[in-house]
Amino acid sequence: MRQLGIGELARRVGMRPSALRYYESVGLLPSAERTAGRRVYPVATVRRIALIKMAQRAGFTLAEIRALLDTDGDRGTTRQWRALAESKLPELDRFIRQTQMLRDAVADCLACGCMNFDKCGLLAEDGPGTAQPRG
Amino acid sequence: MRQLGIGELARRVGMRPSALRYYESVGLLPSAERTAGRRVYPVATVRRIALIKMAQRAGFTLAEIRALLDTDGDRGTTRQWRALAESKLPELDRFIRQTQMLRDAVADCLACGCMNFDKCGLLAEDGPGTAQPRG
DNA sequence: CTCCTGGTTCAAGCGCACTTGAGGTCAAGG
DNA sequence: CCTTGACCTCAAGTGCGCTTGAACCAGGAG
Repeated sequence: MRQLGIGELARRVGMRPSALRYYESVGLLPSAERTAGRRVYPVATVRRIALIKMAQRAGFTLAEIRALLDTDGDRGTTRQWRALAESKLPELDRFIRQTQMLRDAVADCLACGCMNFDKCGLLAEDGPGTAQPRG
Repeated sequence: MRQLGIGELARRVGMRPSALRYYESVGLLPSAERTAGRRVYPVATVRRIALIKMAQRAGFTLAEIRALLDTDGDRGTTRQWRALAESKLPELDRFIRQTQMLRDAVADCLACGCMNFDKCGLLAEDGPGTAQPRG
């Protein structure tokens, strides 16, 4: 089975068919080949969607993800791709660090037993919440 | 200056005053003390908001964050806090791993030079997009 | 005293990422 | 033949996380 109907694909990626149609409508998925009017997807689409979901959870908007995924060899888009990817890398790094701090803070606070995340001693002045906002 | 007006606080955390009023309205920030009708915040609020923003970026909804932050010593809420925090830890772990994979994928793809993230050889079958969805 | 800045409330509006509903097509099964 | 079910399109609706607008107030500068 190298081809998937929209229902099957949706099941595999844990989304609803409507979401996949929506992705197509906003250009995030290429317009799928139709057989008797119905969308038929190559299995590789599963991976593409997994990639989309990952990027999305990392805070990219669908428009940004589309920009990252659509290059089709054009010089202009390629430059854009590089710029976007490069600009996003430090953002991702910062994000990963912060998420790790949050994770550790939650874990430490559970261990500490104070049961009040906000007032927890482990989150004191030098803790994760102390970073200066830019701007 | 151990007290902040809403404008100053907003500036420090990089948000708009309207967002802070909104947070108060949904119980994410305690109702601030008023002086001549105006909200006055202790500087510690900066940290609380930083915490909120971090959790938010990690995919928590504001309702979940409120649940994590509001415990006020009550046994029931404390049990809920522990349950929520414990259920969120593995989620955060998975999330961090995935974000790291995405980061590496973007970096590798930039290095590889193919300029097509989707088709990039570095993202092949055993790559980040291969995880099974939980059905 | 008047104006300006920056605050107040409340209701309505907005953008994103979908979902839902109405109305229709098609193929297989009883 | 009729039903069932999965799919189609298109428009409208939903929920979250704010933002905006209208109408009002309070304190300080000129």
